[in-house]
Amino acid sequence: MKKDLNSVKMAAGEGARAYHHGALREALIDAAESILEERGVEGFSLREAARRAGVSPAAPGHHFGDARGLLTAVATRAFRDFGDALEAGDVGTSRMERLRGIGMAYVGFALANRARFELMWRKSMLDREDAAFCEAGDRAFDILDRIARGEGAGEGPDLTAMAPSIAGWSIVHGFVELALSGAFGTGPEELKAATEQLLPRVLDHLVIAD
Amino acid sequence: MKKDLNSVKMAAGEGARAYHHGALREALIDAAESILEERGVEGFSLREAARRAGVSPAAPGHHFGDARGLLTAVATRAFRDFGDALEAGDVGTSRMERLRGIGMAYVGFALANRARFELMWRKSMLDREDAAFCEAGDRAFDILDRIARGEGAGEGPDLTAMAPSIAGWSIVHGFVELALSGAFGTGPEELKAATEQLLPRVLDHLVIAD
DNA sequence: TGTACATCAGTGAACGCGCGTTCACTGATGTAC
DNA sequence: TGTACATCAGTGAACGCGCGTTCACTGATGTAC
Repeated sequence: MKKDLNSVKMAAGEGARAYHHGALREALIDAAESILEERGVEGFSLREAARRAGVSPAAPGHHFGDARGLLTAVATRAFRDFGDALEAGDVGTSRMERLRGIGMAYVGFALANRARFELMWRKSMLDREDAAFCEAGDRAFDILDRIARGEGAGEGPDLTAMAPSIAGWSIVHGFVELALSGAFGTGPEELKAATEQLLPRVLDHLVIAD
Repeated sequence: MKKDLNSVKMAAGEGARAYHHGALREALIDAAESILEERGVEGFSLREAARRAGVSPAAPGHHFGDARGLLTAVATRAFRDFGDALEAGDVGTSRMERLRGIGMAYVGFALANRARFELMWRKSMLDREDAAFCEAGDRAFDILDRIARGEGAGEGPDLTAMAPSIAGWSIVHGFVELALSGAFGTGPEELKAATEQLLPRVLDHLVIAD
């Protein structure tokens, strides 16, 4: 398997323009992210991703099958980053404090990664059966769930045990969606104010037994 | 203005196939709704709407300018229906009871009108400056806001006064978005269970002073 | 170490598609005199 | 009451566009002997 080493080295070389790209898979994901950032979810196209990766329009098919495959890979990476952000926000001692920290991180990530965040939930554009995607998504929820559930609670879908996690998830997710669709204004400074001043007060109305 | 009366009568006549449609504006909105229902927001096209209304592809332009105009009209009607649904759910005496009723109505409307509900928040597809659209949207929020705010509170964007409304709005909106993106399962019976059993317990974690 | 060959990764031209929009037009309606 | 005419609402053919996908292909890589 020295293929990978060679290829990556080649791709890293200055403008090598090799016939074999070497790291096309990653390059296509990067390209797709840059498209999402610039044009939003609706503006994505497979051809444009190929164009940005400097490759023919048929090339992505070898790695991802179709557009859905590439977008699923993008969403998977986004969910991993999202999980990392949530974990980084998990500070504080009491359960409520930790949930608040995660909530702030949730909103922060979404506003800083708008298009990727939107994509994560656009199920019609993704392959929801994809194993890596499911794993990345489950992890993000588990971070919330572990804290919001009582320590003694089981793992199963017990409604009473699930309710606190879902409540916390719902309130931050709803806040984000409203913010992204412009309910609190569209300018960046308005979004900042909403996050820093309004959100903490909103979270005051969420109550989880300690 | 007997034009309208004549035209509507003609349109209502059995297969009159008049050169002038008579009620094309409404017919196009109906057509657009049926497309949304069948194909979702992504599946909409202006040509298809014209086709379903039995009219040439150029005809919608006379009434709506472009696709955005037609979709904005659809979203406006949807917001009006949504407001009606929220008002119908506003039963109960205490403030918390009323909020719960509205919350259930919020989720019920969204799940029963999935594509229209999604469209309502797709700001990139709508003309958010449109007066009728803004009015219909504001009304829906005001229903929530009137109840969640303290009686003595002013009208301005006082953060403390707004927080309860935004908290209630966020939690139901988030719940709906998660449900629609399949977080609680995709089958209709799973969604029903989530609404009827999970949602009330989720709302238990929302606290608004009485 | 050298050579033959299978496999992999990418090419680039071509396909058919549905889209939004433009265009000169025409048929029906409403109004002024 | 009748007639001329302006305006309105819709036609349908045509435009150019970017899209996803297919196709026969070719250049590079890795492996077996």
